[in-house]
Amino acid sequence: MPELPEVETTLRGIAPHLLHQRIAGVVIRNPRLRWEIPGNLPELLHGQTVRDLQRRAKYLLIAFDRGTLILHLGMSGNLRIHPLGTAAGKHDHFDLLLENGKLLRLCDPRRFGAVLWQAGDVAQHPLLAELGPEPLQSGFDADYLHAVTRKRKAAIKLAIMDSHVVVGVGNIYANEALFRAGIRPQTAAGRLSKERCACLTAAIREVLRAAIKQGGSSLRDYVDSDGKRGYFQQQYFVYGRTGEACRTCGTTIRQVKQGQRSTFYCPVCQR
DNA sequence: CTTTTGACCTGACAGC
DNA sequence: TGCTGTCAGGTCAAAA
Repeated sequence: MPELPEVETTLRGIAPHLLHQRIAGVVIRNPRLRWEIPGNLPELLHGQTVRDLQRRAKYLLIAFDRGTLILHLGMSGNLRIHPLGTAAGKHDHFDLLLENGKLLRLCDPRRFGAVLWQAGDVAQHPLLAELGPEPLQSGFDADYLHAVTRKRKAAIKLAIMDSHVVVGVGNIYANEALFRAGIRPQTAAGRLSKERCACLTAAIREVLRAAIKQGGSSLRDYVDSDGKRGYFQQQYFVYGRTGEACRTCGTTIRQVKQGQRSTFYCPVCQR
């Protein structure tokens, strides 16, 4: 589920239900996510009011007066709004109960997600403090990417998926952005010219923006009912298209492994 | 410092 | 039907 566009869509979907609401209760059914959910969350949050919601990388940040709840969806998580009292399913591990008669529910079958608490400045949390720039903000440009990759011999695809380089670029959009930029994923990061860095940063922005736009159209579905519809309607150029014809030149799309993840590319369009 | 590998989990699916 | 192996949208932490 959760590439950056889906996290952003989730944020936009849940925010109106949560903002300015007071917490009526917290339910922890299974605390064993990637890190254990803090057992004192119910005491910490009870009666507190949601002041702000933001996204940083793929983390959702729900700010209260005394600290911030940090949520991550991992590989398989989703957040939905339900009426209070809605029966929980097998993988519904965590609920935030609200005074407006709704609840926010985290469902995460693989339990790679996270629910954490940071008192004070959330940017100081160890998971957030060392992160690279947001791909959709001004700090991520050709000069930056060129400078930060100079000493890297690793493949450019691995570099753009490294959260110290830039956050929020997951496997789908790393593949799609490299196709759009016409860059072979195996290219050593340090050998990319500044012009190609400009191409790639632009491609990453465009691919993410387009996906957010599409996700936005299915936003109501995603949060209120069965979500995802619309997300999978996206047409990918290379992701998951092994053996199929390149939409641009007709060449067969290839699949290789990089860092234990699947990479898809067109050997003609991407050099 | 960079790079690689293992680890955390469940579910879906292919093949025998 | 049931077993085994592979794969999946993430990313940290430790080892090399």
